[in-house]
Amino acid sequence: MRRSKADTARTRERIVETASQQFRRHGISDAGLSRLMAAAGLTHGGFYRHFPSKDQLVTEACQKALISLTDGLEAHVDGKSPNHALPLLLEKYLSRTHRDQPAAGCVLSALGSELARSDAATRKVATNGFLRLAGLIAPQLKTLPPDEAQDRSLAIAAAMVGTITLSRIITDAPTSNALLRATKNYILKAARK
Amino acid sequence: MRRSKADTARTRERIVETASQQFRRHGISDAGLSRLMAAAGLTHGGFYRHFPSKDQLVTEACQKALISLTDGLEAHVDGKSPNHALPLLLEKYLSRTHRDQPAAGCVLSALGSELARSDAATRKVATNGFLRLAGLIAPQLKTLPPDEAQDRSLAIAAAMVGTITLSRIITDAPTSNALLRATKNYILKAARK
DNA sequence: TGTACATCAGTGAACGCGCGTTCACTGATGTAC
DNA sequence: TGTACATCAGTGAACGCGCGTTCACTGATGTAC
Repeated sequence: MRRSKADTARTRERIVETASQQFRRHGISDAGLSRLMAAAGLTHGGFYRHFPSKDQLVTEACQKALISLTDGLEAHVDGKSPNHALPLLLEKYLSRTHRDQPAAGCVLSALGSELARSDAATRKVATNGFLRLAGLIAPQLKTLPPDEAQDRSLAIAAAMVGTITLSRIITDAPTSNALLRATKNYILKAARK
Repeated sequence: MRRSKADTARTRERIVETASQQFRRHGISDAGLSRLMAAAGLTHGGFYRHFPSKDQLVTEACQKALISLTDGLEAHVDGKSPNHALPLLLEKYLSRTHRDQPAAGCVLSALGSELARSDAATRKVATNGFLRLAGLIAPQLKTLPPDEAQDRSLAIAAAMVGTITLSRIITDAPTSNALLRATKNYILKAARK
């Protein structure tokens, strides 16, 4: 039966949030709408009252997760001195917790190779998320002139994303841990010079 | 009808090679066995004469592609002076050609996030490929003590993989190009110090 | 070396299954008077 | 403010489709005598 506007909006948000977790956990292709809607406490038939297609849900779920990630990181370093902000960012992003909880983490590292094959709308959303992540890093690179800091921040953000993805692939726990540590050290040492 | 042992072995190799391209182009989940076998010039029914499951094919296809990649890179810098080897490696891996031809490129950047959800055998193969890629880089970092060079090479390899994946996501061509250039510069500058 | 037979690579149809999407239906919400 | 009716969120069955896997069959290859 029909629901109130407020209920409808809340349901829609719940679907997007559940989807963003399911996609990060199982991958976009392997997260079916039926299971996903069930996880949101609904039957699958109602899906198309909220979204025109699965693709549209993918776009919105990625957007929501990326905003949540970058908001969280921004709050984490808010008001911190530039000397401390970069280490804090790296500690949080390159943590074992992040590696071990893909469903709650960065969409770029959880879905990177699938996003590269996604439609333009989703790639645009992912691009903006990536640029916002880099935008958190650039101001911390005080030893570089602004335009170099901008380029450097792109490289650092890509290194962070790649590190989390690979740390999840690596079968040997010590090696996986070593990679997380190595990227952290690498970025910090290079930033100091 | 039955084929000669030599024919059978050649067919098997052809399936693995075709699969490694199809997986990198379409993703593991979205590359179906029917289409894949047709691309290899066969019907899908014969697949199980060669492999016990799709998972097994995934493992072998990744293995073959990773060996091909690292062999190619190794040959590319063979006999080159340490001063030139690292720039050559980076030029080749972080090229627009590599970005624009995922089916012929690195499995880790084409399938990274899917590999993180694959079975242990495939993750093991991917891990070995990653370590071999890092193993090509470590000897070029002459300014660092060997154990630091080892750790640094892990971070550099992960940065390279992440950069290619993200360069394929980014919708804006200049930004994608800038990322390739930025990672190249970043790695080279840090290696010189 | 030649013959009889077992093996098995490849074909094409079929299996059950889950996919994304559509639809008739229900009944509470929202709207027009 | 109260009533009559249109809207539409959610259900559950159904659509066609492609998936991974299995199987009976064909006939050339490999093997045993």
